[in-house]
This record gives sequence, structure tokens and C-alpha cells, in this order.
Amino acid sequence: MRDDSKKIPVAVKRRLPRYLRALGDLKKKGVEKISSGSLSDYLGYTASQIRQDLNHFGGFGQQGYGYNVEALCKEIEAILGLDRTHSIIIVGVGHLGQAMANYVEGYEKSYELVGLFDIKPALIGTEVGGIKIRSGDELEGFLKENSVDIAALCVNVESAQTVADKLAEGGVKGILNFAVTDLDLPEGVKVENVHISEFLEILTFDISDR
Amino acid sequence: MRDDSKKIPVAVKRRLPRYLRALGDLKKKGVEKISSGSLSDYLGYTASQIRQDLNHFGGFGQQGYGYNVEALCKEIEAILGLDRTHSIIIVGVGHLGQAMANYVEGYEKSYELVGLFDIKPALIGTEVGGIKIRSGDELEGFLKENSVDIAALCVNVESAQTVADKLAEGGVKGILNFAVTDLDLPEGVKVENVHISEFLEILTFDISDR
DNA sequence: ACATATCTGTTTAAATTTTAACATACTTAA
DNA sequence: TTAAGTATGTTAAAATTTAAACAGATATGT
Repeated sequence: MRDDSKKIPVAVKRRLPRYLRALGDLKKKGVEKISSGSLSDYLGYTASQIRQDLNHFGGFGQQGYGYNVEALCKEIEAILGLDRTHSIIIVGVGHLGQAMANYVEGYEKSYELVGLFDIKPALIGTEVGGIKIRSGDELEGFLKENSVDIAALCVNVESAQTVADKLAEGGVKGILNFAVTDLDLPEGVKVENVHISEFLEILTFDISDR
Repeated sequence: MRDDSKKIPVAVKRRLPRYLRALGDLKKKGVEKISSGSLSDYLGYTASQIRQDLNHFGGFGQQGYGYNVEALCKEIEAILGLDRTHSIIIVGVGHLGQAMANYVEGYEKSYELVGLFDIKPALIGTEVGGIKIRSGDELEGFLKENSVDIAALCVNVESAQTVADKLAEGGVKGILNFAVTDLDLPEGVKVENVHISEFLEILTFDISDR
């Protein structure tokens, strides 16, 4: 939309959800305005960094006043794309897939869960969150018929790449990958990895006395 | 252990699990040696970065030869602390908690699942992975009796801080936090956040055409 | 209305992270 | 045994990220 938004540094991008969460909390508390200094206390980022981050999207603050919580919240939502609705499917409805479904339900309008897929016969046909679980065989056909923006990939490592290929072929724009493997995908399909076991390993490194 | 290891850059630390995974794959394939160049093709990091990363831990390569896969694998395991066994409990045995339990089972010797806790009466007393789910009320007592290294925090946002306080008080060294909130903890207790909804938001940002 | 304090946007500097370059050492094959 | 090729460790440069500094604009209290 805005033409300079391509240049938003990766580091800034990854902080946006945290800003949004903080602002949502403040809004809920009835806070109307906030300064970079107060937000710094709240978030643990330096006030300087907050001002610089927010400035990538244009001046939303006012000197001597601060930032309007409501307005800034809306703005960041728009930047992240949460002001629109994105269709989501979940492939692999094990524990992780169901946990993911719960997260998706938490958003009022930003996401719409449109499909669940699994290959386990016992699961096919049952419902999760009011949505029927379809057979994995139906995935390709489903993607032809329906426009899917995001797929949460909650299958095991072995089948991850195969499923990912089908998702890419079917026109999915982004994959939230929970399988602990690195997917090879065509240009244009975005991937966000959530390699849980790696977080555990990093934590283990941190607690190992050294 | 090594006295300069405190200086390992954060960015390097966070890449270690990925190195370990790649080396494990190679070992499984029977590859004995690997050069930084080949590893670069495999991982997508530059060869230069790989050499520089690995050098933080001492020279494990050999000029004209490369790196011994087996030896390097062992070394990184040791650096991460995976050559020892760490006790783990999971607090909150919903879908996420059970998924987490599965991950832990995947490690042969590095982790030992020693306890599961939940407050839902229907769950208490049932077993997951051969471990009985205890009542949340027993948590403090359990921590007094047992030495717990890591806790996976899989409870809802509302109770996360309260539980985290008990964990810290009980001597837990690290918390893998799945609750989408920022925990306030005493110095010395490490936290690794896995804020799944934030990954989804970042992915949404990436796919939003701009 | 005015002075003082507040707070942003922006510029400049520091720190961190990544990439490139290269000298040196080892391997391999003839 | 020797020469050519390979590949590391290390140093230097570039890029990115974070922090500090400050000028200018707004708010607030008297």
C-alpha cells in the first residue's frame, strides 16, 4: 500500500505483534494516551527504539502529548494486515493442530478457519470448533475450489514437504510451519517457522551454567 | 565451562539448533565430513557465516578437509547442554501441553519428563506418555521435593504469571512460555517465549501485498 | 499569555551482525 | 615428492540494528 513500507527492517517487523499486544492491553485498561517513555517501561524496549520503530509508518505521535493508544492500535493492526480477513486451513489436526485452531478462534475478524485436514481415519468427519475434519486426499481439490491465504502445517516431519508442495501448488500465500524441518518453496510463498524443539534447545543453552 | 563462551553472540546462539539438526541429518545419511561451502548450500547460511559461527567454540575444522560431522555434532550438543539430562515438567496439559510432551519424548537422553500438572478435574489422575497428571495444587510441594530444570508453561494468559511465580520460587531454572504474555521473573530464571499468535501475525504481514 | 516541562521526530553515534577477502595449511593425485 | 586444488581460521569491510542526543513543537500550570 504505502510505497516505502517494503523497507521496514526485519527486526522492526518482528516487534510489531508485541506493540500491538501492549497497546491492546492499555486500551482495555482505558488508557488513552501513552508516551514512548511509559511504553518503554511497559515493554522493556528503549524509548528511542520505540519512537524510531513507530516512525517507519509515519508520525503517529504528537510532541508534548505522546501517542493516542486507540489510533496507534488501529494503525498497527492495518500494517500487520489484521484489518482484513484471511482464510486459514490447518493441515494435521493432532494436538498442535487443535491448539492452533484455538488461537485462530481468538481473533474476531482477522482470520476465518475454513478447513481442517488429517489422514487419520478416526479423525476424518469429526468436528473441531464447528468445522468438519476432511481427509487429506481432499486437500488439492479443496484448494482449487477455495481461496486459502494461510495454512498451518501441523503434520509430522516426514510428510511436511509433500504437503507443503501441494499447498504452494494450490495457491496458498503463507505457511505457518510447525514441522521441524526447513521447507523448500517457490518464490512468493512465505513461511514462518515455529520450531518448538529449537526453542527448548535454546532455553537449555541458557540455563546451562557457564 | 569454557570461559569465553559467555561472549557468544545471541544471533549465533539462536542458530545452533539449526546446525545441530543439519548435522544430525547428515550423520543419518552417512556423511562423514562436510565443508562450510556444502553446509552453506544445505542450510542457506553463507559459508563465511558458518565458519565464523563455528569458530566461537574453537577450531573444529581442518584446512583442506572440512568438518567432521560426528565430532561437530557432539560438540554442538555439548554446547547446547544436550549431553546432560534435564528434568522437565509441563504445566497445563491442554492440546499444547500434550504436543509439548510429544516433543520431549523425541529426545533420547537430554530430557526427562518428570511431571504434568493441570487444574481440570477431568484430566487429573489420567496419564499422558506414561506420566500421571497431577493437580495444580501439588505444584509447589512437588517443586520442593524434586529438582526441576525446565517448565513448559502451557496455561492460559490469565494464570501464566501466577504459575510462573511459583515455578521461579520453586527453583526452576528455565521456562518455555507458550502463554502470549510477557512474564516478570527474578534474575536468573531464563525464559524462552513461544508466542504462536505472534508468528501468525508476522506471517500475515508478510503475505499482505505491499 | 507566558514560561516551563514534556515528548516527538530526526540526526548522529555506537554496537552488533553479516559478508567478503585472504593468508595459510592440509589433501590428493601424479 | 611435489604441485594444484581445497577449505579453514582470521582479519577487514559492509550492512544492519540499537542507543544516544538534540532541536522543535505541544501541553500544562500559573
